[in-house]
Amino acid sequence: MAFVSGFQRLLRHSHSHFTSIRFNSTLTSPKLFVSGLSRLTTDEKLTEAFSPFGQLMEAKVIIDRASGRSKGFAFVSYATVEEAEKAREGMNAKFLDGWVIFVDPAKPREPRPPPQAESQAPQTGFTVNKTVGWCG
DNA sequence: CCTGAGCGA
Repeated sequence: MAFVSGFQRLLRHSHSHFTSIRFNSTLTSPKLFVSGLSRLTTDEKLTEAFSPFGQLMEAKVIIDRASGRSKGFAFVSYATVEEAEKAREGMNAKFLDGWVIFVDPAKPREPRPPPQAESQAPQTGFTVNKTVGWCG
């Protein structure tokens, strides 16, 4: 059952994945998004599968806190981009616990605020007091 | 218990 679903996913996503690997084989971040996991796959199993490719900084299966079960995807990050590259080449579209997993670059979790906020220092009450002093 | 596109308990 699980194998059939894995193959269906593999066929569905084969276009975008294999073409993106062929034409864009360079990662910009050592963070990887792993999807297609078995719901039984844990951090331990993920670490076992991804540790041969480099120094793991993080290998975390995302757990749904309502059910306490895996959501079926995970985040894996390495010390360097090169290691993440090897892991992606070595683990993408491979079997893990009976499911075909997909390894892609991860998006940044928090949208970064534009760096214009740093240029203007947040002066609060003192600015108002100076202005009042100018009046008197 | 079961589930199958996706981007963080």
